[in-house]
Amino acid sequence: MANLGSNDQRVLTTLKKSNKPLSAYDILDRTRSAALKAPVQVYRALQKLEKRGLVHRVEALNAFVACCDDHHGLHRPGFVVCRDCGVAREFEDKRVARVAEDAAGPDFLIETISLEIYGRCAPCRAAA
Amino acid sequence: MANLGSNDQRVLTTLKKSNKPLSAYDILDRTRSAALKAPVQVYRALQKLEKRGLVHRVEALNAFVACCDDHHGLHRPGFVVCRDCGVAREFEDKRVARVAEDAAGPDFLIETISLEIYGRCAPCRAAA
DNA sequence: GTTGCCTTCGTTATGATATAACATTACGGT
DNA sequence: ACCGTAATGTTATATCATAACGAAGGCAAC
Repeated sequence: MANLGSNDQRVLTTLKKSNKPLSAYDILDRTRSAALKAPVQVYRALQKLEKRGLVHRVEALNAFVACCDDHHGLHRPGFVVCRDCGVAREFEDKRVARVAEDAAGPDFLIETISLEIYGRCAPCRAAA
Repeated sequence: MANLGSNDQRVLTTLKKSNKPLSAYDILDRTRSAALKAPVQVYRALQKLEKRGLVHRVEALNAFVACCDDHHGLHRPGFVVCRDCGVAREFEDKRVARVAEDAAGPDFLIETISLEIYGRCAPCRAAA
């Protein structure tokens, strides 16, 4: 596959600078001055970045995060997400793959696994 | 909390008749003749049904399914979803809660857990 | 170098999902 | 009947995502 283009770089940089998941439109807002003018450019970049494991989508937020890991290839981590502060912490746990295989059964071909945990992080609970 | 209203019943019935997850707008289409006229009515019903565990949201599909289980209270099952035929099979696995607790840590208050497994089911693979 | 092809990128428009804001109606308690 | 609360209805709008098409750039064959 081709190398990252300048749009891809800009989107990735924007995500890396954020400590929270960003929606495609958040990214667009932050890069509009730079170069990106339309949602589709952001989505195209995100799609390419996700294919390479540089970015992950957080399904329940319709948002995206840079992979915390620099970088050992494709994986599908889980996320722990605070509903208050919005921070999403990436994690991996080998048990997830086993649970998934048991649930799916031997004849189901697993392509992706999404595990997302929502709640309140300790700092936000303390502040409340 | 109050009982289910007629809109809630209609939405729940519609979901039960479907063997696949339905989006809010799918539900709206199928109930428009009956009574529901606007998205917000469907979303309100879904919200109430979800609170009671009668319906689950499948995050990565932006869609909803009736709980397969008639009915022992709140739970947060996982789903195995076929990308071809769209069928979502509900399952539960106690290991998920443990993985989630370990990932979140002792000071994180877990509210919901979403585990979704995507791929191809056996019949669809055979057909392809 | 120029032709043809493929991939990327830009632009416009539109489709799909979800909620805000506020008016109206239904209904139980007293 | 009166009030308060919950449910419902209506309109408008916010948010998320992709379709369709054309222009620009790279690259190999000739």
